[in-house]
Amino acid sequence: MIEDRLVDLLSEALRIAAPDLGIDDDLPRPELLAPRRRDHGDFATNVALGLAKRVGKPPREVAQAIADAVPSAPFLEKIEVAGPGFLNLFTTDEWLHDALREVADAGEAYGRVDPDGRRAQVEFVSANPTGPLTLGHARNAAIGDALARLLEATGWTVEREYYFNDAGGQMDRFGASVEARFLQLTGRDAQVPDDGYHGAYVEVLARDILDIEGPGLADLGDGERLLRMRAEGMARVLRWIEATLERFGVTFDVYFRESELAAKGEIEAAVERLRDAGAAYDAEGATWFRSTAYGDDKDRVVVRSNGLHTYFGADCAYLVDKFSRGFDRLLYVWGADHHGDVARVKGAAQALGYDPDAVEPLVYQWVSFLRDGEPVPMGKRSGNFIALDQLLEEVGTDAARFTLLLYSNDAAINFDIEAVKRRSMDNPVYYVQYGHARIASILAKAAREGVMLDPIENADLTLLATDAETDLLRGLAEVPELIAYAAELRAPHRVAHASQDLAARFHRFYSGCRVVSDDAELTQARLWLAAGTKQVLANLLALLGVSAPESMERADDDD
RNA sequence: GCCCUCGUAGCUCAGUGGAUAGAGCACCGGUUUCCUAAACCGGGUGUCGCAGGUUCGAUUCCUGCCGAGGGCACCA
Repeated sequence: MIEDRLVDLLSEALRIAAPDLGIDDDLPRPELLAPRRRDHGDFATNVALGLAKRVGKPPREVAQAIADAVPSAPFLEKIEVAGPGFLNLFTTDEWLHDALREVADAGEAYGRVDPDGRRAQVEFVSANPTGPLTLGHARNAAIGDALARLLEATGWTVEREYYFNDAGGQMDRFGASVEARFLQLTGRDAQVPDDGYHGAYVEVLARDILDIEGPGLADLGDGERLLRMRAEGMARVLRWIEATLERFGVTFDVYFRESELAAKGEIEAAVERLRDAGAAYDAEGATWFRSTAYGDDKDRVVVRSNGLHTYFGADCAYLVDKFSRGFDRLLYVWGADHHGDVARVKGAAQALGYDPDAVEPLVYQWVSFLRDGEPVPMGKRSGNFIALDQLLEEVGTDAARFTLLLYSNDAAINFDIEAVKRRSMDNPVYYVQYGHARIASILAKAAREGVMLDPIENADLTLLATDAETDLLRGLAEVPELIAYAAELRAPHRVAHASQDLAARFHRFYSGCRVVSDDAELTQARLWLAAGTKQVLANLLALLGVSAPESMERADDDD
C-alpha cells in the first residue's frame, strides 16, 4: 500500500532530521491525511504541527527540516511545506496503476481480506414469529446482513443468527388467536382475544391448518388445542419469514429458540453464575441482577416472583450459550427502543466473566415509512401493517436495501415508498447499477468489434493521464481501505456512499473519454480501467446485498 | 426527571481535530453524427442549533442550554 510506503519514508526523514530538531527519541509515527484540494497533494501529514511546540520552533520550520530530509523515492514526485506547517506529498501515478493491476488480479476478492480465524456472530431480525415480517423489520435485516457481509470481507468468519421467543405470552396470545379463527372456520363460536392478533393473516393460517391437519383438532381439549395451534401457526409463520428473508437476500445460519435455553437448564445455570459472582441477589420474592454496578439506572429482575424467568434472564443464558460456541465477537442489531438494554447486556457479560467489549449491541434509529409524504401505519397486533413482502413487491430488493443502507445507523430516516419505487434520478441505487451496466455494454461492444482484452501486464497504463482517468483510478485504489474502515466502524452506509462516488467518477470518465477507439494502445488501457471499475462496483454492491446488472432497461419517459 | 440518538445548503443527508465544509434532490442554462442521456458540464446557498471550555488549530472533543425522535415494566 502506498500509504505504508509514504509513512515509512516520512519516519525515515524524521529520524534523519531529529538531531537537528533537538529530539533524539520517542519520535511520533507520522499520520497521513487526505487533503480535500488537489493542489494540497495526494496525501499530507501534520506531523510538523504536532512537533513544533515540543521542538520550540515554528511549525513551518520543522516541516521544512523534515521535507529536506526525505530520501528520494520513485513513488514520490515532490513534497511541499504548506499552510501553517503541513507537508503535502505528491505521488507519481505508479501506485494507481498497481491498484488497477491488483483489481484485475484479485477480481471478486479485491478489497477483501482472507479469513483470519476470528469468529463473529451477528444476531439480527429476531422478530417473534407471530406474523409476517413487516416494514418495521426491514432496516434491521438490511443492516444486519450488510454488517455480516462487511465483517466477512475483512477476515471474520461470520454466523448469522435469528433468535426468537417461542414460549412467551406473545406466542400464547398468537396461539389463542389462531385457535379462535380455527374454531370459527369449523363453525364454532369463538372470539379472537382483545389483546390477540387481529390481522387477516391469522385466518389464512387457520385455514391452512384446517386444510392440512383436518377439523379434528377442534375436538382437542382446551389446553392441548392451544398448544397445537401455537405450534402449527408458528411453524407456518417461520416459513413465511424465511421466504421473505430469502427474497430480501438474507440467509440465516441458525434459528435459535428461547425454549432451548430453558430445556437445557441454561437459564438456571446462568442465574447461578451471576449469583456466584455476587452480581445477583434475592429481593421482594424475585431474583435481581445488579445491573446498576454496570451503568444501568436500576437493577433488573431475572427470575420473577412467580418463578418464571424474565426476557432479560433468558438473555443472560443466551449470552453464555453464544460465548460457549466460541465467538470472539457478538453483534446485536437493535432498534432504538432497545438502547436501554445496552448497558445491562454488556454488564451481564462482564459479570459472567466475559469481555464486555466482545459484546457489541448496535442500535439504529427508526424508519418512518411514508407514501407520498403520508405516514404508513404500523402495528402487527391490530393487523394494520404493511408486510415486508409488499415493500419488496413494490420497490424491489435492490432499491429497498440500498435505500435502507444509505444512511448512518444513527440517523432516523424517512423512507417514502412512492419515491423509492420511482426508477428516477433521485434513486441512487440505479445510478450505481447503471454505471455497472454501462461498462458491461462497453465491454460487449469491444467484443463485437473484435477487440480482445490483452493481459493487463501488456497494457500501458501511463496512457490513463486525464483527470477523469486518474480520479477513477484513485477511486479504485481507495476501496480496500474504505472497506476496512467501514467494517471497523460497523457502518455499511460508508460502502453505499463509496459506491455512489465510484459510479460518479466512472460516469465522468465515460463522458470525457472514448473507450473503444482507433488508438489500440489507449483502448487497451481504458478497457482495463472500465473492466476494473465494473469489478469494483460489483464488489461494493455485493457488500450491500445489491445486484449488479449487466444491462438496464431505459426508463419510461411517461413515468 | 433520568438515559440514548440527532440538530450541517430550500429539502434529504454525508463528512472531518486542520489549510476555501460536501453530495443528491429541487431551480436555471447547456451537451447526443460517437461505447446506454437512468449520463455529463456550468450556475449558489451555510452564524455546521446556542453559549462556554480544552487545543497551535474545534463544525468535529468536553460541559451546559434549546429543539426533534426514541426509551425508562417482575411486559415480550
